[in-house]
Amino acid sequence: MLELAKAYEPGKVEDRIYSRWLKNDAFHADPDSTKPAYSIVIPPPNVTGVLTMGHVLNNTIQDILARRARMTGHEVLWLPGTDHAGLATQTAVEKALRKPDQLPPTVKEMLDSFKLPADTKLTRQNIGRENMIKLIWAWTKDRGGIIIEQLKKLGCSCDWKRERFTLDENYLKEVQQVFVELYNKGYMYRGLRMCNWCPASLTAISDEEVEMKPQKSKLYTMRYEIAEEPGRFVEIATTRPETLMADTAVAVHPEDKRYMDLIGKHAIRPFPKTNIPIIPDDYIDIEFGTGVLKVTPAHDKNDFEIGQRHNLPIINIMTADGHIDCPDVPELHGMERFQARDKAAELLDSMGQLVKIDAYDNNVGFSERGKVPIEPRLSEQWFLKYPKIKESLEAVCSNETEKKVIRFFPTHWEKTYAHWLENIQDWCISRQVWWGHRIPVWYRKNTQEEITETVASIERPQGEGWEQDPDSMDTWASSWLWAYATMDERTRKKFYPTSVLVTGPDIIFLWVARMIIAGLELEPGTSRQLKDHIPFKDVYFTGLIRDGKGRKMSKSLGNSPDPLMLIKKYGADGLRFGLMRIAPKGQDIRFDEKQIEEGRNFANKLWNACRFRTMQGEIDPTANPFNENHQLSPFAHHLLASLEDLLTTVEEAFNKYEFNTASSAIYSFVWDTFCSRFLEVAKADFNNKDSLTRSGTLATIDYTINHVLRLLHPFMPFITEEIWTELGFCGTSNTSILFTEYPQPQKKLNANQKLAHRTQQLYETLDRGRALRAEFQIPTNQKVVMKLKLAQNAEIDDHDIDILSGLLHTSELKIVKTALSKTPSVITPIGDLYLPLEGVIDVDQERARLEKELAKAQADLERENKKLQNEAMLKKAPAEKVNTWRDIADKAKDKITKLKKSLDNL
RNA sequence: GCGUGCUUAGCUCAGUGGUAGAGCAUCUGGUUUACACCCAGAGGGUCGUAGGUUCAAACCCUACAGCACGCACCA
Repeated sequence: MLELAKAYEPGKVEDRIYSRWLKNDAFHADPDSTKPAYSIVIPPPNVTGVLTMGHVLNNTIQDILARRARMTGHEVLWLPGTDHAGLATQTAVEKALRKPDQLPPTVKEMLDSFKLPADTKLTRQNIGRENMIKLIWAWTKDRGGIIIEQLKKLGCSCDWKRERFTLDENYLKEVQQVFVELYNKGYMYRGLRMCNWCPASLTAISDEEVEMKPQKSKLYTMRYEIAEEPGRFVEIATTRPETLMADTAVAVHPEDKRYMDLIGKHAIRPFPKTNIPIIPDDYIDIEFGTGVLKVTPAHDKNDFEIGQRHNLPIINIMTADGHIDCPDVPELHGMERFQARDKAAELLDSMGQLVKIDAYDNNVGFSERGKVPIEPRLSEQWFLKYPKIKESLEAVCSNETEKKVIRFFPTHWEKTYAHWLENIQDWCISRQVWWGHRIPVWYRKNTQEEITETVASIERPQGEGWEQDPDSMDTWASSWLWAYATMDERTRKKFYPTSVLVTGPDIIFLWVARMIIAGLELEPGTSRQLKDHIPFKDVYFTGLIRDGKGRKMSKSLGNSPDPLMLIKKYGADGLRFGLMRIAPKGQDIRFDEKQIEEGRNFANKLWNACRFRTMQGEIDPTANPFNENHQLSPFAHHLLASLEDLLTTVEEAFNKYEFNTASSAIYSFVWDTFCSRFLEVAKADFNNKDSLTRSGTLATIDYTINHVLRLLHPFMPFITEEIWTELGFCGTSNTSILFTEYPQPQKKLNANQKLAHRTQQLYETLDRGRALRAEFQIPTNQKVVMKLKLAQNAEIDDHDIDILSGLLHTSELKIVKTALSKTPSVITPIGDLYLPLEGVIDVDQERARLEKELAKAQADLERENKKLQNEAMLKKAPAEKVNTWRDIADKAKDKITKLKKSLDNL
């Protein structure tokens, strides 16, 4: 047997252990296995991303589930991979191209091979579609996979041989096939619609990718003259004067008495000067502003709808990149949109048509990627009319157990999910982005460039003149198939639907809801029951990790700690365990490095406890304190009874995904019950090896370590594997702890509860005695004589007295028959414990101490008496409770009597 | 405006009806057969406010306040 190294050094064993697991193919998921399947889904991280605390949280939880599932006899599939993250990656490369000198060598090489003229500005337009895609591939290959290596450092037990990328050939085909299928079913359509346009990225984005931000804006009030009544003006409030060139009407509420007579007349738009009709529309809020709205159908979603209702012309005065395109107003033409805003106000002012400018708080939609305000823009895009909305709703929110086939943890996310589905809008799925899955639609045009034929197909259709749609799909239109498009038929048969999805609630719409819809609509095999169509059975929503000030962690704030640095400093196990202890089910987490330090400290504690054991001789990996001819001490019974409780707690916590409950329970068992209590007591016997063996103490320790290591393995995979192997629990076959059985609660309690209780009383006595010493500031290293007057029914033997004596650091613990006076004492479960002090005791100090104890006892008595004197309470409360109260009251009474006597004797 | 979550010790948070808890921080003592990433002890809380239900409320209900987030937004 090997002894453990003197100190636990996080970061030293991880790589070695992980490569051993990989070498043994330990995470392989066998589709032909006869074991029950357990499969898990996690959002594939961006291929060029790096590990964030969010990933650490998700993946730790996922890994805990995976490892425990293996240990409970499941065949586990955790299929890893990365997402191409279309727009995000393309934008990143475009940005990198601005500093060509700093490009990774492989990318630079690729770029050079294009032989662009030396003075070419490196925009994607200048580079061209085909070459740009080549460049991004090169970038992806250079930068990609970093996060995969980082996940390994964290200990993730993924089946790496199955690693997928959302642009893999097979995956790409699945995505396009799904598009074709939905097109043929009539769900996918192309239309000229108002969409969210990002003027920075030059693409449309979906509603879900627009982030509303409060802004300090200005509200401009301007006045337009009435064409039919020269000299009469209407006042109009707007936040966007720069779009007035595109106004094609002025609208008022049909029942607004102030303006009713104007309906049908015309207002004079100041520039370019023209008459625009005054129209009635219910949409207008009489209360807001002046009650008059300028209608700009080309540049506002609501105005567009008003325009549709009234057949208004649509005038577009803005370029794709957010500049004014209106040659008729040369002062503004070509100007950037926000500069044009000020300029337009100036123009109005110079014409005497600007009434006032008010400060105004409103919300403006920003593009998540481009970080600029989105521009409502009319454009031709592909849309998905979502199928299976009702079914998706029922699958999660139905009151009928049969229909509710997906469980959310915590359940309150069901409401958010339902709200989205109930108000769902068609999904703008096309992106004017090159990096991604190209829309599998082909057009044939006539000589006037009009589309005459449209075909959806992965392959180019037969015949001449077919052109593919230039757009690609939203990234989420590929990742929404992740759960099943990553599997082949054989794998799917075994592992689909998956068991659990772990993710943050921030992508509940972008990903979770859409996966459910896709699963219900697309999964082949219509003969199966509904539950077989869902992509996953349980969804566990993690909380968000925030910084110490409660802010979201983000790159721009720079408030996100580097997980790799944390791993280096505290070990992957410390990071994982520390995080799990503070991650209650689905609540946001305020991150504090101290908590990771605690995780590391715990690993150290575990290590040292095991090291301590190795110093006492050979370990028996199969030790069973119950089975052999041991005369188990009450202390052992106490420990084993606690262990049994722990198993139950952990089992129940796992069933509810309460990782903090499970980890905290193990923590306090190991630290307090096992180390501080049991091992300290056991030390008393360690000088007598024979008695140790006979009493089963060593067997109890080995049995406990054996259980604790396995209990902890999902949380702390590395250190548990290391100790497991080093201490020989792996046996001669050298079995990894990965493949051992997870400790389950025992059906029948083996430990003697009565003896366990007796030990509990001894422990409490010990605590009281230590407190007494501390109260009189007797240094730990100073031996004193203490005396004990046993209570009548105290169960205690000489061995117990020896133990107590040792742990109380007494030179002698003397049993006395009569109560002592003028001697500091405490009342303990087994009797009165005295600390006879040499010389004179400080009467005032002792009085103060006794009075404090008296007050506490009196408070206890009062509280319980209040209950016991309440007749209604006695009548209605269960007898068991009443007995407890009585018991507390009796003890308090007894204590009060004794304390009063001591006080009198002072 | 609608919805969700939170409000418990100085800090970070557990605690789903019956004696208010942990870690950190603070203070005191400590070279004990592993561990100073440690050991032993102490102080510190009218559980956001106000009502209600109940024999009994930190916990269930209602209202309110504050904070956070999500959705929808009025030009």
